[in-house]
Amino acid sequence: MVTTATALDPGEEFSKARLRLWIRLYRAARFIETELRERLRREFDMTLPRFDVLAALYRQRDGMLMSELSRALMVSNGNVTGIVDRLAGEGLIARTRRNGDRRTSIVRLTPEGFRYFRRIAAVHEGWVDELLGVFGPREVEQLSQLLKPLKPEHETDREDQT
Amino acid sequence: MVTTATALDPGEEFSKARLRLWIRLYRAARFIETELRERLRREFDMTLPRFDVLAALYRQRDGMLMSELSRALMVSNGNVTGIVDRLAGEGLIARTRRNGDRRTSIVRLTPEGFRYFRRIAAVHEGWVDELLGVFGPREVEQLSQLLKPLKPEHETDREDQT
DNA sequence: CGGATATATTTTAAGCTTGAAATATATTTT
DNA sequence: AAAATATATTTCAAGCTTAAAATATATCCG
Repeated sequence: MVTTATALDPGEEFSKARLRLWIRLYRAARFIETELRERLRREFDMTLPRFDVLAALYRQRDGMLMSELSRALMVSNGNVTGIVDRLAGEGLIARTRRNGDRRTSIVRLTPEGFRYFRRIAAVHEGWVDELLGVFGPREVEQLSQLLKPLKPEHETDREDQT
Repeated sequence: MVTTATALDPGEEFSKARLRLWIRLYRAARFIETELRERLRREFDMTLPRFDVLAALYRQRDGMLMSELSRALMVSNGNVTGIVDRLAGEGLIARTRRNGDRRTSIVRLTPEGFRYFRRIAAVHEGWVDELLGVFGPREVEQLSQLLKPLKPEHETDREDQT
């Protein structure tokens, strides 16, 4: 018998390959994330969740609903409430009442928050550039294309508007 | 002038490409992670951190030190303490004293923990297979190779022994 | 030996995270 | 309009997470 396990049971083998890929993807993301979190704390006394909220609001200058923030950051509604509370307490963002719907309010960067985020974001981009430094232009392109389809159903596949 | 922005300032443009890749990587990992966490909770009343500890101990049947667990899972030392405490309280793992060094103890799966984990792991592997279903054999291979170099310095690049 | 230094782990305080329940407001249905 | 249903958000309890301080044990070195 010279048949291989793969030939006999390709499905099971392939399932293991996907599992290994998941572990590698998870650890890669975790490695970068840990490094960024530590640097944000050390250099700017900033947490990653706070940074993420500021980044989302920086992209959407007109402001966002709590539920939009929650969806954009892929975290729970209740989670956003706490982070927004703290950022608002520090004066970096502000909730503004809406005329139409009194359940909701629009969250925006304050001018101070805008300046503050821009300053950090420039450094942050440099860190990412450094941490992903092992990837050249070709690899960055390949990875981006390959990872594209891996997203929640509800995210329509329109082009990014940034 | 027919020069492009890329030609004028390739460094800055490329830095943005790496940033976009990081965001895509982060969101991809987060999407899978969220889905797995929810299913583990719903189907097995199990949390992801607990599952990760059990998985690490399943691979290392001889047991691991707290610090080895911490490094393997890329979480802080103090974090591991709490999760191990709870799992030990449930009888799924056990700490055993060491003769040589009284600062440390070896953490192992109990027979019950072993059976319990094996049952969950089989289902878990199916979920990963489904969630990464958009990737065919070629893409899985490409992604695995591309992501390989992205890991902390201290992880030597020996082949996996699993 | 005995003090200094190093290593392994736990504890602590603060913040993050989740799912579920609670609250508040809007919209639909009868 | 009143009741029922739906939507948006907050609150809550439990667990996770981190960095820093504390504890406990080992090792080194004079």
